[in-house]
Amino acid sequence: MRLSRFFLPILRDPPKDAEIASHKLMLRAGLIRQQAAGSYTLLPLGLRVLNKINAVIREEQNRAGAIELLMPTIQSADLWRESGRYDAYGKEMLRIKDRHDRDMLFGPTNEEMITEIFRSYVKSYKELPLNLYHIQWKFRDEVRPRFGVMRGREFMMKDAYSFDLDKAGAVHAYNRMFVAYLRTFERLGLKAVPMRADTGPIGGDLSHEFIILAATGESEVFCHKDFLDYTTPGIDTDFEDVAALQGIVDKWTAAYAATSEMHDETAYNAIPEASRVSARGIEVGHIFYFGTKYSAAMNATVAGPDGKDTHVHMGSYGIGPTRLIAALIEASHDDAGIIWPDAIAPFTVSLLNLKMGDTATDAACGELYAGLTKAGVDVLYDDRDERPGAKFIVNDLIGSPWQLIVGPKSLADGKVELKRRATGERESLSPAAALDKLTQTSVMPA
RNA sequence: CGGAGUGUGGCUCAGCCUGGUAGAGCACUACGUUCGGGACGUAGGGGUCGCAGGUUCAAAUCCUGCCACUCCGACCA
Repeated sequence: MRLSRFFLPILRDPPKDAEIASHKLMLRAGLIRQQAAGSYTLLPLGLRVLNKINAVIREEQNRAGAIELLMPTIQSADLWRESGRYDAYGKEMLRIKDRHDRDMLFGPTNEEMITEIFRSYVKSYKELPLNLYHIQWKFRDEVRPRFGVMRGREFMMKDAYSFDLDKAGAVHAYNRMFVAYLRTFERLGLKAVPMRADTGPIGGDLSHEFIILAATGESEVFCHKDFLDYTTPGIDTDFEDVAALQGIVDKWTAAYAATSEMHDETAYNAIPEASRVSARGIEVGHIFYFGTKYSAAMNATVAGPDGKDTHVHMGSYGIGPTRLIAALIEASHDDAGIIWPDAIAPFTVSLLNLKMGDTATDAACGELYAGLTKAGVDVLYDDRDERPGAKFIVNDLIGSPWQLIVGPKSLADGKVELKRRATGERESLSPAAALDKLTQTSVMPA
């Protein structure tokens, strides 16, 4: 993409509304624009990030055996009356009426709808296990939205719903998602710690929140230091292997880890002092097993091997992609701007032409741009007629992992410069060598 | 929902106390000089001062009501 043709509204001053680093940087780098309290447009650069996050989420959900579909945002109140949650949910649910005066709502979650879908088609235990998910906008009318997309009212959520014949099957479904989440956050460059969670009004008795540690996190969290060194399950993980998956989950749930709501001071103090980690965290995922809560209320049954209908055991599994954008920035930025992980960066390479109009520089940039594009590298070619300083500042702000700097001075020696955004390391090399290096390093980690 | 605060050009803000017909910096447009870490000059364009009502000869400024947004708390992916 040529920057001169892109839509990238950069702000020099952070808008006064922004409080935390990620919110300021998202506004300054032109990722989002606020439209109302807790409601944001994703500008082109922000949408690119969201799409990359969603792509990773999809790959890992699919790998774990979940099947994607897409449910609507607007739901009928009748479904929620069946489950009893129409009255129970409270003012967080945005209730609306259509022209026929029917009660509708903007979905804050989809247990009811997915249960309705399931019960209309699935009749036999032979069709299980089943895990259906979608990535869709949700609306929760938060009393106090804040921190940009970190706590918006309209936000994107990946929500998966599992259906199994019995609790044992549901636990395996739960474990699949548990491991898929570990892999997802690892690929996003985040260190996420699963913490035992309160199941709250959604019900059930098995639930974990996935928390990433960040100085500006919303809640206080406590865990054992060992978590930070655990190795994430690899790409060769067999999601069908019940025992192996249980082993992974057991390992990741053995040591102490809890948010402040679930914190047990005694258990925490039992950890050797040197191994205690007390930090702030951002919740980026939450998984639940809730048994037959909805299947019973909404009569979702399948015939078991004995021919008798039984209520299916369900679980739900959420990740907040829009919140993840903010979380990623909280976890990775510096004074100059955002530092994107390679897998998520809106552009992998920023190509800086330091002297537009200089024949040799323009030609070299043109060749590099064509070469990178041809190799499938996401490259943002800064071809604006700006001074070099302005280009460095803008490109540091938007945080492409690599900056390929091309100007007449180094080009006179047949060199260009390649800068690693995260470390500031620069190396001087020939255009061909730079192209070679970038077409190799830009491969997404799996 | 309780408490606090803010609304003036695209962004950051001054002006309000003490009413007199709207400013600065950045951004934007044109031209020129510049050009390896946010250049400079000259000339321009752009604002129903959140909305409504009131007081007044006169309201960004004073009064009343409303709306929006932010922060702290309670609540939450």
